Amino acid sequence: MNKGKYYITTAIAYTSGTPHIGNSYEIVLADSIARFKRKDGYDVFFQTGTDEHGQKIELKAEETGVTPQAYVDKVAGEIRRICDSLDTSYDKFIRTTDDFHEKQVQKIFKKLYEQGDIYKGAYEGLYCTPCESFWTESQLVDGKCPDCGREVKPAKEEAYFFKMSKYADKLIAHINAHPEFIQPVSRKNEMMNNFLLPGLQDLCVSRTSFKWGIPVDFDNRHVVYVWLDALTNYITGIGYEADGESTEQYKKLWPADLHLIGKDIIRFHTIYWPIFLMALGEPLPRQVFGHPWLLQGDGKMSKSKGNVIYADDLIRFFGVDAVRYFVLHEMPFENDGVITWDLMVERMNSDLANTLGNLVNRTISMSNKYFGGVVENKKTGVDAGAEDVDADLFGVLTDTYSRVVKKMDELRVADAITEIFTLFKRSNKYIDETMPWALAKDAAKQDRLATVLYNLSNAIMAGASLLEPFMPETAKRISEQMNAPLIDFAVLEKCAADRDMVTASTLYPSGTQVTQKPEILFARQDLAEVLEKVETMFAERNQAAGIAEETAAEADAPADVIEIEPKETITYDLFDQCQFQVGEILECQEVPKSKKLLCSKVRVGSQVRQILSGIKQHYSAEEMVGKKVMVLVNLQPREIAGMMSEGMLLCAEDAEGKLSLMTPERPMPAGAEIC
RNA sequence: CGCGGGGUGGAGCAGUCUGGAAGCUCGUCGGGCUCAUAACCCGAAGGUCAUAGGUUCAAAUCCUGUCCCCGCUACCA
Repeated sequence: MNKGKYYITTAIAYTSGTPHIGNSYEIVLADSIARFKRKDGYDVFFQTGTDEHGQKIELKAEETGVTPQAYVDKVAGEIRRICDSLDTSYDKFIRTTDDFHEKQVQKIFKKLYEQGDIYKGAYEGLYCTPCESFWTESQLVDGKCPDCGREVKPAKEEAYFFKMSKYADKLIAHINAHPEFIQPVSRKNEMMNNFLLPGLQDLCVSRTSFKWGIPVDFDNRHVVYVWLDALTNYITGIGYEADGESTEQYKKLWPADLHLIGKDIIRFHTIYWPIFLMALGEPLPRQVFGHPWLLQGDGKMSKSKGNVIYADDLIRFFGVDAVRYFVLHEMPFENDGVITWDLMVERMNSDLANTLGNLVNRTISMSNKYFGGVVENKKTGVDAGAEDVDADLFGVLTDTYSRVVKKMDELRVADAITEIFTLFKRSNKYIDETMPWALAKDAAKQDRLATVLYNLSNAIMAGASLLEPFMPETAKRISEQMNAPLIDFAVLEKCAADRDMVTASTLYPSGTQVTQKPEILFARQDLAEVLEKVETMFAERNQAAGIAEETAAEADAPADVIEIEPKETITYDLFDQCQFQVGEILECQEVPKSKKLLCSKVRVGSQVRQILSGIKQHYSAEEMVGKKVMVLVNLQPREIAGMMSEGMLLCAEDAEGKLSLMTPERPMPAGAEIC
């Protein structure tokens, strides 16, 4: 049975570093949906991949002393390995450095340019060669580079822009007409109110400040800037052709049914991407789901703290399916989820070991104990009371399929899994209700006993079959131990649709011989032991990484050592160009409408400057007044949030992003030079 | 008044649209059972549903005010 095509994608991962479990969550979520749809009769195509261009990668490669290509080859390989280790069933893994992709991006860029959607604009201003930065006239300080203070040369540095406003009305209409387009719906309002309704700014789609990107073929000083490069993977990966016939595959698959992305890039997927597609004359994806984040609960995940959890670690400790179960189950639909070792162990023990693993184990054990492993359905009807219990079990079993499908259609994967576990819980209850051990003692009730065990086996197989998309390995292991194939969704669907409890109660082949020695599916874990192993692991890792041991050992205590990325050595001259002085804060106010900014009036010598700082979350306006602080005074003034800022207050920042103003250790007059 | 989401037993959530006995998972305590991975099943304790008013026979649910949290605001020089 074919219910039609289903094209699902994840965001492509940026290859600037190894992803942690929070980043890996998305691929598992996408995989469970892909597997589910596949098993449910859809012709699924599941694409994921890596985003490999950009300045950040160029710099990283340089630091590492390899070419950008070598760098991304390594990281992309690593990312792909992690996807594989999580048992994900993607059909295509695209890399933005793939030939076909680069070629199409160039064509797309050219096409949009030729039809007037992309135009060449220019920053009006000046270029600082050493900084490789472009400045507008208004940004300069005394006619010099605001970054380094050196001379800038007039350069008509140009950039290409995409005319976003042209398609805005059409997009607004589309979003209003398709309320399901942006998921969760609360995100729709954010996009509408913050971007679409106030009016879209044109988007810069090329850069000249770095080289590691796809060159604009008719103007090769430019490389295509991130979004036009990255987003288009969704069509180039399946054979889109910008100036000719796209492939049959493309015609079949596009538009995508679901773009699964993190909530941080919703804007790009629900505004810029649809507009690009409109400009290309292609239909829009059916749905974009901006999923929440999986955060580490016990202290913020940070490399400097050395407590980052990777998928590899979790898999080693708990096994792939337990990890898949955890991230899928623990992630609600709208709010961020939390991962800690405690929670992981709790889920593992209570759901996987106790409810599911133990159910399978006790059922198989009883079949072996009472009937030499042969499971036979001998409907007797002897025990009228017992029949009600059976009917209730079959009722739950019959309904589970449709309940799960409903949740999956709403992308509520965690809830879908809960539905399946409801069946397992019901099965455990069924054992207590029927008391097989009591039946075993009564020679007259052997047939009833056989039927009870059959009914249980039947329910387990139905549950395992539904569980397969989420925990493929576990489903397979149950199937092997029960010695029967997993049940096709089409069968379950039919039972659910017709409420056919008779068929639903005879899915498992009667007379099957189960395994003689059932394997433990999930072993219970001891929390203390796990935590101890975790600590050892982090300690070793941090030692290897050269991070001070006490930092890792006492992750809860404030770290007194912190590592940051080293910058290049500079000359004294360069340092000398920066002018630091002591400033006294005369008054300070919160900037209305801003969450982060404080606006201070700072006396430096005889002048009073207005300086904006993003420290509202760390200092109140009142406590700022009277402080003597370190000010970078010859910094290019700049307008922030509609107000001018003339200088910068210097702060120290710790691993958690907490800020502390730099103040002179002994009393100093406002204006004293810091050198 | 920039826009939006939220505040429900120890923890995490559902219920709010369509008012009508406060529910689920985990944890805690008590009991049952013994097939099983000290597992499983049953029961109990624990919430004035953020807060103050209003509408109603009846409010977690509808209306108004207040407090707090979160996301977004293309702005942490």
